Amino acid sequence: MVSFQEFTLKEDSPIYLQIIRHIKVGLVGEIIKSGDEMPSRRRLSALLGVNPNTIQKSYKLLEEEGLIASQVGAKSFITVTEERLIQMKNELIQENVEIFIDSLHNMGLNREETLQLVEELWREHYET
Amino acid sequence: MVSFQEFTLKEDSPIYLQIIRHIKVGLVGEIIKSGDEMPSRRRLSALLGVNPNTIQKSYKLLEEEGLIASQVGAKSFITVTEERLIQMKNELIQENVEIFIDSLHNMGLNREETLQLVEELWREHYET
Amino acid sequence: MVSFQEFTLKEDSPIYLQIIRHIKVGLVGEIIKSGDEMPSRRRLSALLGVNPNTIQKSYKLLEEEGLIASQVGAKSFITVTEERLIQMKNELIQENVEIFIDSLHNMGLNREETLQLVEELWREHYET
Amino acid sequence: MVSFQEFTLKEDSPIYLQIIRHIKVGLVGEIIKSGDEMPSRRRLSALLGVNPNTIQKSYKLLEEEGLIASQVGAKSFITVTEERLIQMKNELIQENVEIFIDSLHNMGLNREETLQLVEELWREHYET
DNA sequence: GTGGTCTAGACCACG
DNA sequence: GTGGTCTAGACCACT
Repeated sequence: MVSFQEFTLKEDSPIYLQIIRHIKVGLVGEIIKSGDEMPSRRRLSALLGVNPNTIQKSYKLLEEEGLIASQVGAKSFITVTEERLIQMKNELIQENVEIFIDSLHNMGLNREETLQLVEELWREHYET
Repeated sequence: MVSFQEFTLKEDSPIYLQIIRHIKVGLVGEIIKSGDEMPSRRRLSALLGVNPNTIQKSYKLLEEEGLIASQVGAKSFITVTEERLIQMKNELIQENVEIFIDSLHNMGLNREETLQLVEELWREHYET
Repeated sequence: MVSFQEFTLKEDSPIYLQIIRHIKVGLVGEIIKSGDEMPSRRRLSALLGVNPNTIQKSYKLLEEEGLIASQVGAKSFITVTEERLIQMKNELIQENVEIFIDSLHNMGLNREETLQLVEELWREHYET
Repeated sequence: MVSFQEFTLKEDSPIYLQIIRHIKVGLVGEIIKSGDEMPSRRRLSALLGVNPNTIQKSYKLLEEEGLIASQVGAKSFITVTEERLIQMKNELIQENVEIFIDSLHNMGLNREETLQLVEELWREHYET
C-alpha cells in the first residue's frame, strides 16, 4: 500500500499537485513501486483532511499520465514502466535542484555557503 | 531602489505571493535593506507585465506585515527590524533547504550525490 | 408480471429514476395494472444489466411513493388508486408533451411542421 | 444579449446541460444569433440561482464546441457558422421527436391520439 | 466588473 | 466498501 505517512501539506501550491508530486517522488525514490496499491479516495481524503474531490483530481491526472490504473468498484494500483521512471527521476531532480540553488543564490549565498548548508543539514537530519 | 532584475514568474504559486517572497528573500540576502525605496505600483506592474491589481495586493499585504510603509507622494519604503529579519531568515531556510534535502533524500539520493549535483548546477548557472 | 421488454437506458438521467418512470408510464398507458407482480430485484438486475443496489433503490422509492407493496416471499406487487393514476397521467403529459412542443416551438417550427414530423417518425419507428 | 427570460430549471438533467441545450435551441430557433453577447457567468449565476461554477462549466463546454468565444476580462459572444447551425437543428429536432414519440408510445397512445394531443396543446399554448 | 481555477460536499453507479 | 460526477463557494489574475 502506498504510504502517505510522511506527507504533510505545504502552502502556496495546489493540494492536488502536492499529492501527485508525492507519488512521483516516492516512485523515483523506489519507496513506491509498480503494482503497489493506492489508498482509496475516501481513505486518503480522511487521512489528509482534504476533500475527496481534490484527491479524485490528483488520481485522475495520475491516471491520465499513466502512473496509476483505476476501475470503478475496485482498488487503484500503481503502473509505471522502468523507462518512465528514469525520465521522471531526471525531471524531478533537475527541477528541484534548480529551484533550490536559485533561491539560495537570490538570498545572497554563494556556492561554498550553499554546499556547506546542505551538508550540515543533511548530516543533522539523516546521519544522527 | 528595490530591484526586480532577477525576478522571474513561476507557476503553481500566486503571483502576489511570489512578489512578497522576492522581497523577503532579498532582505534575508541583504540585497534589499531597510529604508530602500520600492518601485511605484504602476512601474512594477509594467516591469513584470503583471496586472496593477495584483501588484496592489502584494503591497497591501506587505504593509499589513509591516515590511513596507507608504509615505506621502505615494512612495513606499522598506522597513524591517533586525529581529524580524532573523525570523524571516529561519522561515525561508526552513522552506528551502529542508524541503529540498528532504525531497532528494526521498528520491533516493545520498549526501554525496546531492552535494555533487548542487555544485555542478551551481557552476553551470552562475559561473559561466 | 410487469414487463421491461421495451425498456432501454438513456443518458443524463439516473437509472433508478428511469426505472421508476418506466413503471409510471406503463401504469398511465395501462400496460401495467394494479395488482401486477414486479420481477424480483435480482431478476430485474440481471435483465437490465444494472447493479442490484440501483434496482433496490428504485423499489425502495416506489414503495415510499406507495406504488408497490412488498409481500412475504419477497414478491412485490403494484398498488395504485384511480386518483393517483390520473394525477400521474397529468404529470407525465406535462413532462412530455408540453416540454416537447415548447422545444420545437422555440426551435422555430410551426404546428404543421411539428405534426408532420411526429407522423413521419412515428410511421418509421412503429409501423414498418 | 442572449436572454434566459423563458428559461426554467427542470429536474433529472444536469443544470449545465440544460443551459447548453437552451443556447442550442435558441440558436436553432433563431432567437439567438451569431455575435450576440452572452451574460457574464456571475450575472447568469445570480439570475438562475445557480453556482457560478456550474455556469462556467456550461460556457466552457460551449466554447469547446465552438459555439461561444470567451476572453478573460472581456465579454463572451456567440460564434456559430451557418453550417453548424443546420447540423444542430437536425440533431436537436431528431432527438426531441424520437424521445417524445417513444414516451407516448410507451404510455399506450397510438399515432392518432398522439397527433391529436400535440395539435390540441399547440393550439392551446400558441394560438390563443 | 470579466473569465478561470481550486477546494468542498453530496450524490450516483458499481463490486 | 469502490471510483466518478454535479453543484457550490472562495480565490486568482486580468480589463
